[in-house]
Amino acid sequence: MTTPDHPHANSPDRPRNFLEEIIEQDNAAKAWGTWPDGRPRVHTRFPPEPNGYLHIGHAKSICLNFGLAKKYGGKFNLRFDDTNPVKEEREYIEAIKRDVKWLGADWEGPHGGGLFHASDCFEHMYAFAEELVKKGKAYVCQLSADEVSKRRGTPQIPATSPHRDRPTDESLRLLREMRDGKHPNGSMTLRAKIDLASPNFNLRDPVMYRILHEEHPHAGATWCIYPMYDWAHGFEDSLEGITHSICTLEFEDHRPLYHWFIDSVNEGRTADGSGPWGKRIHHPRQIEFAKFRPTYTILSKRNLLKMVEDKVVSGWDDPRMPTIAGLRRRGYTPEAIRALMEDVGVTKVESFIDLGRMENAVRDHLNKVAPRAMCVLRPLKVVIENWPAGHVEHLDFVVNPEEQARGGSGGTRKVPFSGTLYIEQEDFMEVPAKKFFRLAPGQEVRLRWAYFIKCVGVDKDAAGNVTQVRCTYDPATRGGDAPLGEGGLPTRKVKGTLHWVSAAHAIPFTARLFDRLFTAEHPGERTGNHMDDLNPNSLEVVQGWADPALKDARPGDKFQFERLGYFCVDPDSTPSSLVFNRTVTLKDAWAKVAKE
RNA sequence: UGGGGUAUGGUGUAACGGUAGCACGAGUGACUCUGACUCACUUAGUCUAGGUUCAAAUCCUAGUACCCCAACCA
Repeated sequence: MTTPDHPHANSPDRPRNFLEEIIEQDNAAKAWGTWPDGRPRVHTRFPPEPNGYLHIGHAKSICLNFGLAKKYGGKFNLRFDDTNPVKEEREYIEAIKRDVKWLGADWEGPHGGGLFHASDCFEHMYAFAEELVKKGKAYVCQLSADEVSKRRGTPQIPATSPHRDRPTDESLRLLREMRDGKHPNGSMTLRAKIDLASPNFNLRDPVMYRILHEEHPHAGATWCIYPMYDWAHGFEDSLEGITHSICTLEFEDHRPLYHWFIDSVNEGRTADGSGPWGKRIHHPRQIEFAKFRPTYTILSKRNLLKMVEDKVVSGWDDPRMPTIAGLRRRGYTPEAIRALMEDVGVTKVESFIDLGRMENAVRDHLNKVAPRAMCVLRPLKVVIENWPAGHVEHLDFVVNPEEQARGGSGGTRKVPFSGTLYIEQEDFMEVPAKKFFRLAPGQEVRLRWAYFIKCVGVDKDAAGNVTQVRCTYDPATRGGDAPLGEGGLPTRKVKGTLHWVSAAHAIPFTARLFDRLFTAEHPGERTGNHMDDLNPNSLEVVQGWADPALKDARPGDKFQFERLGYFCVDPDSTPSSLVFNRTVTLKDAWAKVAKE
């Protein structure tokens, strides 16, 4: 290879995105020190607020943060950013842990740095707050939220607060009274003394603590003042030794604040701890990236919560929901989600991801791993007229042809065949359309792994609907292969291969067929209300007939129903009443042809 | 109006002054006991206008468009 003009050109292991570039530069400079084994330190975290379920957008952050820790031999923390007890609940904490672990971001594994709660360092943070008051960098303000808002100013006009120059002794006394519960909610706040005229409104003396007489899901009743995000977050990162604090774009404006708080605490502190304020604290680096936003989807937790509360969906884990729990129930796999995130990459460009790419990602993975089965969703009865009455044969069925194609065995099992079958309604046309090479009067097709059959007649009800199709089979095609003629070549070809079940052996099952929750690419864009774009037909339930081998399928098991799609056993399923969710259909070239 | 960001085929992404590449989609064809998978080919792009340079997606200047920010949310 020729010498590249820049260090990473054409190199196969060059950084794959701007985050990796930053990390590799930092690593080269040993900017964050080293682990005991001498490797440069990389420590990331995923810091959800437990105020709802995690969704596909969070999955990007999880994959990113854990992936970086793994790639660079670092650590990954799961941290609950639980600074607002008003919105947070235990249920969410448990759900988040389940989802993060399911995605493979194991905070307890070889790349795990552990599980943390912001609330576990409230005491420490409070000490920092008193320190800032003593340093003259924070004050207690008795303006109401409303008044603060009114005095916020404009880009040209500075904000004001009458309490800004309150003596530090008095602020300290009031802060302690706040902590001791001597004041009601909203009566006062601790504010950072930064710059009331800053064009960045985040710097106009932001609130550090507010009074909230509220039980905390993790800390219990110990506190009645709670830190705001900006004040808390940097210290959570600092105390955990995070090197790269990765967050989304809307926090870019907050980065100066992130630095201000840590710098202010560090002011007067020294590397060795000598001096009045002690040792300097760790100062991580905040980096922002663009969110993952799929089309035809909403992701705001507030709106997702509302759909749950309004019973528009069955719950946070409704298979139509973009939540991780919903995707899991739908039949998505962690591998598929990780591959998807790898595929879309990381940048600072705000973009939309075609929902189809999510579907492709699952198809791709499930195609490789899902065992096949033949099931009929909308049955049409087929009677084989020349089949010996009462006769049953057990034919070989390849469980995973993909594995076979890759050189594996694929595995086989037996599937029962008899004289009365069900096929898919859409696989028969009395008057066949152009290029329709499935079953039609006089037309021959293959029943997969079984026999060639030819349609010889149709029975109808009084209304003229087809009730059953009469066929004959060719005994010489047993197994599904045409008999060989001269030179070992097949004597004839059939274009169509249909899936089928034996009516007497098939087991009934319920299939839930999902469509996107919203009909608009950007829900709410038209009217301002995403509910106006709700898809009224996002769930269809059908009763079908399943391959008898599926009788022992357990919740979470995944299959490809051949020619139909990928299906996953729902938790509602029982041995006596099977319920399958359709994860995604197979690509359907015929559907395109048929539309013309 | 102030501050902070971002602009490359339909979509997502690469390029770090030197051949605009990859993936997905779409189209065509091959293969096929899943109209799936796989394979081949095709398609189509640097926000605009100037400038610097032998050479600009990349550097400079001026515009334009879009996103975020005036919670005691995160």
